[in-house]
Amino acid sequence: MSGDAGTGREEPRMSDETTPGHRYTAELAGEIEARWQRAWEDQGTYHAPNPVGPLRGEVPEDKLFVQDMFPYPSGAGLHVGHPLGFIGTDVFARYHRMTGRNVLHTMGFDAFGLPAEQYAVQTGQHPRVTTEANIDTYLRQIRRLGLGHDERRRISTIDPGYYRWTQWIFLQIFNSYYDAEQGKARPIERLVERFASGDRTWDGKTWAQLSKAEREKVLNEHRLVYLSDAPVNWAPGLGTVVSNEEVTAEGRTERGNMPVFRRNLRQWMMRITAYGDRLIDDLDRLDWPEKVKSMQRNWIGRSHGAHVDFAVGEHEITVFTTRPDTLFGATYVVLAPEHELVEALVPAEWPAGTDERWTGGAATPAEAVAAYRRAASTKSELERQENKEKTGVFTGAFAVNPVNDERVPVFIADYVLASYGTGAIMAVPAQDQRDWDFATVFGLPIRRTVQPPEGFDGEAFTGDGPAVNSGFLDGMDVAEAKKAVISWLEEHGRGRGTINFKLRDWLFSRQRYWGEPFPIVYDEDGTPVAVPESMLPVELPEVDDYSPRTFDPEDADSEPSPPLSRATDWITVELDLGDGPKTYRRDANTMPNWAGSCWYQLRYVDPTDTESFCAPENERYWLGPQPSHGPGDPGGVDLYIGGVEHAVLHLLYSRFWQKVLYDLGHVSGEEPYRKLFNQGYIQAYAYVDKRGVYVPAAEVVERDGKHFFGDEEVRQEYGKMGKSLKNVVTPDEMCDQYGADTFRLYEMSMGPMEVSRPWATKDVVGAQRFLQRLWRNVVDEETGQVRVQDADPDEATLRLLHKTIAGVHDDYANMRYNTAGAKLIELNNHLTKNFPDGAPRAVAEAVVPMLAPLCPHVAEELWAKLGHGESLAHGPFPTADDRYLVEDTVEYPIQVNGKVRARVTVAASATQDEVKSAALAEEKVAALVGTTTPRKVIVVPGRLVNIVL
RNA sequence: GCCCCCGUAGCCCAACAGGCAGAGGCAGCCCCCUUAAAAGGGGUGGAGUGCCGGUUCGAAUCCGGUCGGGGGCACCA
Repeated sequence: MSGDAGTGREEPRMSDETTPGHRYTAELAGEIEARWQRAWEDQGTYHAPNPVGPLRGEVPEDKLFVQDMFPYPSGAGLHVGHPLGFIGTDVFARYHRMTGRNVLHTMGFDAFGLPAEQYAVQTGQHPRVTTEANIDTYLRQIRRLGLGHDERRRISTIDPGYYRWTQWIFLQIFNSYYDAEQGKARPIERLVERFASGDRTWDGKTWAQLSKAEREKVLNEHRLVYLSDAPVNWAPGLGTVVSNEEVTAEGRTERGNMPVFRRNLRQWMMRITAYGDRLIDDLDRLDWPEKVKSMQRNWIGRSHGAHVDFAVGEHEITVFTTRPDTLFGATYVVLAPEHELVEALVPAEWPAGTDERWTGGAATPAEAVAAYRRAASTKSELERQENKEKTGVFTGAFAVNPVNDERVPVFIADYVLASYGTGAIMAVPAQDQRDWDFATVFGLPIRRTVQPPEGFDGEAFTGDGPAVNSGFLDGMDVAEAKKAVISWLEEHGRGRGTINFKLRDWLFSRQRYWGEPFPIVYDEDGTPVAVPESMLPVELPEVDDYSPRTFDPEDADSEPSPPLSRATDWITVELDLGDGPKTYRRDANTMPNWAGSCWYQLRYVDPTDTESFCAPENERYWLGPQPSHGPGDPGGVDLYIGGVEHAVLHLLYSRFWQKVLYDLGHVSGEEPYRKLFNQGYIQAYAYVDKRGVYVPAAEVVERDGKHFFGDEEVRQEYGKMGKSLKNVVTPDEMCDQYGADTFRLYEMSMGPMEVSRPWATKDVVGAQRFLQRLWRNVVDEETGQVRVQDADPDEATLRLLHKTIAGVHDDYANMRYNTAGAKLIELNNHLTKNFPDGAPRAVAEAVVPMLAPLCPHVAEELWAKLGHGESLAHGPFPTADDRYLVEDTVEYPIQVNGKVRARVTVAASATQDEVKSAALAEEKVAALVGTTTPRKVIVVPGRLVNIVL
């Protein structure tokens, strides 16, 4: 960790001569916390038993699996924002553990990744060394917080015992194909059997006639992991390729903000697109925030439409459209500049009478096209997006509209994206604004095929309406016309209905050192061969230089050179893979950072299993579908908490792997995370002086609404907590100054879990005062003796107690920790006021367990002081007695014309009529009503009476 | 440009399903303990819910508009 945390600020508050010796100070809290943390660890208090295997034990039917998003062990250590979610899951887990459920809660590390590698490049230290040191620091920091983790289940993605199984899953995916008929993944052998027994041929050869390399080439087209030469995102500045999901809207890398270029490179791809439908459809079965679901739907981007074939001479352009109903209004066709057909279409001369605006000033179509393509290829993604003015050139070719045999010009233009649909569109300017804009620039005809409503004065009309100028479609609405034209196209062999996805296959290789090696070798033909399971894991070799070759970030023509390719002893290997010892070449790429987090919930369940990645019995118990969640339950972690930033990356990849494993019969759940919850962020103020330099936020004081650093006024900013902003507050400091329980309580009291809020160290004391008062109600500060009273509490206290119990149950179960805390404070304030000589034992013995999920250490300590030998971790948690929840009498506010004028108390059993008469009889009300008859009297049972005059 | 979320006391936040605007904390103020101090104790004032309009007997809550803040998507055919 950064060595500066916890230094230089306020010293922990030490008790001096005048502080009572047994007051609940930070010092005492620290002592109690360390002691209980040790006791929990020694006794394995949070060990959750498994049905089978090394962690086997008695398993109650009622289980709960709570998971935090996989942390990356950063070298900077934790600030107070990081543990918010961890504490939230811990409170939830503790509450449910106390009510008797078998609760699985632990934490491991997603420890491969760029920062450790970059640090290694700088220092020459092995990334494993720095990563492991970071993990130690991280563990020490979270241990102080009293998180009830099953520490037997700690895992780390960089552990060969872990990545062995990451590689194993990779091989499962590699050895599968997607059977479109069955709608699921199946072993590749099934496909081989089909090919071998069928009469299909490849270039005239039957399966039996194909060479091994040729067969492998065919299978590569079907495997769920395959080698591709398609354009990928190459970031020369990072020396690696990255996935679509890792590229920002500005066309730069999410990590490092480096420019990205499209390059054809041979890379591993995962066929996630095969799962597009299921990834979208199954969102409906998940208890996730709508926001995240809609982000995933958006990313997958399913749209229903049609492919339509336009003949161009002997060639055919297939366009994708979501509006086949407007086909009669297609007045030109546009190809993306990169479209493979472009060159084949271009004639030698401009056709006679070609509009000057179409030629780009070039003498021949070939020149115009070449110039335009060159210009488009040098534009960055950002430039393409920023400039929304339509550009393009005519190819010189004409296509034939299949429905009306009309000749329409073919253009290339960069407003058509090569990577979406077929990279070609039919342009219908009357019904699409982009096409309208282009048509206007180039003077192309615009023909309405959907009648806009009367008075419509816009340009393109995209709404519903009757078809016009559309032959056999005339009069139909959009939906009808779509159906009709698709059947016409299918009948005439000119097109077909289709579903298109925005989602692309997942680029799965990186040219890095610090990641999982691929369990793949290449034979003398360059054919990839899976490393047998028995030889896993393929371990990372030692190298001298951890860095990939990086380049000038703008050098689009550079070539990736992964660090592993330089490990010459490792890269060449002699293996016997069944046909005798032969020399193979290893794959020099590593897997992306997301690989390890795609399946870690499965390993939490069975962390030490050496026979399988997770025993089926354990998987079914912790992660399988639950009857209590009704039919169609997809299974998964019961509560998964983390930030919203993983909405598409991790959460999409993880769902994909889960579905493959499900199809292959390795897991019983179709989804990895049944319920997802996004916690808010803790943000902080930062202060900038006149020079624009950040000053230490802890030393800034506020006077009259202005902020000063020393004598200088500074400007306040609000945002992230970070070293460079000089506003970091660490959990270590908070534990030193207040104790972990106070810190936990404060974080949970700041507001609901999902809300982002500003950190305010000065407010933490409120949580500490509460714990001190509670402590004092149970323990004599001078002697340390328990001072609870044995006499029975009075009726009012019992009523408040049981109301609190009922409320706190509800709050914990619904993650409303802020209101749970408030209810406990309210009850404690009542005790302080009414029982100056100590709380009644019966009440204290209920309050302490109710506090335990939020503040486990002090609760354990008080529970022990009250004479209990057993830890509170597994309960008891008090239950509310209904007797005290029903009131004998009810006080009704009486409104006259909506304003509260009086109150009246009646028996809780009073009928509405009785309440009404009691209200009307009340003197102030009677005076207001006078002799008139109220127009209306509304009695809301249990709440109020409103008299309308 | 399109879509989503949020505006309650000086600050962070409560208010079940439309029913008395305040549970809790910080800060403030008063008092007590103390030689003194407070991260000790006790007590206490304070907002009509960003703004405008509508529905309703009744609106923080529902609807429409508007302002402010945050987020997502952005030539996806």
